[in-house]
Amino acid sequence: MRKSRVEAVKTRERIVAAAAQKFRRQGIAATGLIDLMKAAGLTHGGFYKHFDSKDQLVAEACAAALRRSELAAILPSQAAATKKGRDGLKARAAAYLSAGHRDNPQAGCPFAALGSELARADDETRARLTAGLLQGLDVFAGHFDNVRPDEARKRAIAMASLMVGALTLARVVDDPKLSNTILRTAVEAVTRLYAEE
Amino acid sequence: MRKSRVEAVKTRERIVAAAAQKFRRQGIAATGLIDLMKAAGLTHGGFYKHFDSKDQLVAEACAAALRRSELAAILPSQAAATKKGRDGLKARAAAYLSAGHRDNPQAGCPFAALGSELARADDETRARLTAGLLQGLDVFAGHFDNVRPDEARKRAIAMASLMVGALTLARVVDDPKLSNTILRTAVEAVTRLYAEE
DNA sequence: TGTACATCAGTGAACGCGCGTTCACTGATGTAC
DNA sequence: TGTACATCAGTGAACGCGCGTTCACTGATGTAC
Repeated sequence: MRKSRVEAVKTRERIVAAAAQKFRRQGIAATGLIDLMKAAGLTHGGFYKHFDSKDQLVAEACAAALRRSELAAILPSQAAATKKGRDGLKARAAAYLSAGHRDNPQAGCPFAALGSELARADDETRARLTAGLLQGLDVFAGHFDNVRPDEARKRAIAMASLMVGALTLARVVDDPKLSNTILRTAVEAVTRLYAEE
Repeated sequence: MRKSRVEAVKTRERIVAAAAQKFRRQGIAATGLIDLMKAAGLTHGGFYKHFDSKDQLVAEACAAALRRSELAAILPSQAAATKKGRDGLKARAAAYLSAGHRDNPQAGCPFAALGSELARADDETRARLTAGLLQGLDVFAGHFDNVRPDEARKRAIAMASLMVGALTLARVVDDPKLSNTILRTAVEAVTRLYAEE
């Protein structure tokens, strides 16, 4: 039953990808390894051939969820994303704060999907998330033209906070109209961050 | 072993208070009823004399966590909170986005402490959270003078999103300096919401 | 007010269940000659 | 290149454990007369 090395690598990637999706959809604590391995097309026993513990998988799944390719579903199209300044900024905010992203946490931002659980995650996981956040902040900061770098970074932080918070609230709220209002209002607020001062 | 009605009511309140704290500190899924009842000074068997299920307790604990008195630890002092306009706004933001609040989720905002778990909570819980959020938005909106009510509401939504998102990120990040920067930057951003346009 | 009985808050053992993890096993893959 | 053997990816049963929930029981409280 042994598989080739190439296949084993693919298997491992399949487990991480399945975990990244299931964790974001159901939560980390609420996702069992048996279920998860089944989703990857395996039985649970093989898990420890690939990972030391569930915690290690959590760290890798978070890292995977932060990779650009994984976030494709919620990133603005290539054309829009490479727009400079205000337009690029608005494109990013609108994609992040879309109904599609709100309704599909499994393919979206791990900070919004898992935020409160991540605050209690282990060191390795939090380190990877911090690295991912810093990368995201740099991308955001690049959109703020004509301001000093430290001011751009501040706006990037405000933008990230606004987006993560708005998406979280939009998902909790049970009134669809209010949920949509939160998303729309946050896109406006991000846009204003550009025009400020 | 029967207790008087008065005592039974107090017991129930003790369970809800213990739950509100434990859930916010450890997460809902990660908090067991045995542990929780022990924290309330009881054995686990009596739980179902007071509640139909863990879900019912979750709903009540969230409602309790949203009550003004429960949030005392993170609310600005009475004097500061009743300040009108910009000063009151800044006092609120500074209290919410303080290191004390970040480091004591058990006494703080349930949206930030439990956000991602709440998105998957049952209808009753989400309804109570929505009601609590709406109340909070009204309080925030009251601080924005000289703008039309719908504009004040928009700013309140932006303010809430910014605060919940910033606190969430500040708790996830593993670099204390970055965490403090996020909090500080978000206070500034909230203050700018007042001055805008 | 005093007595007899019903109520029920709280106890602690037990329920089935799914959790994360371990392990003996299988047999195809990889390696050494 | 062909053969013999070691490796190890994946299987499926089993581990102890804590989960949410149920239940028979206790005895103080509440109620009816």
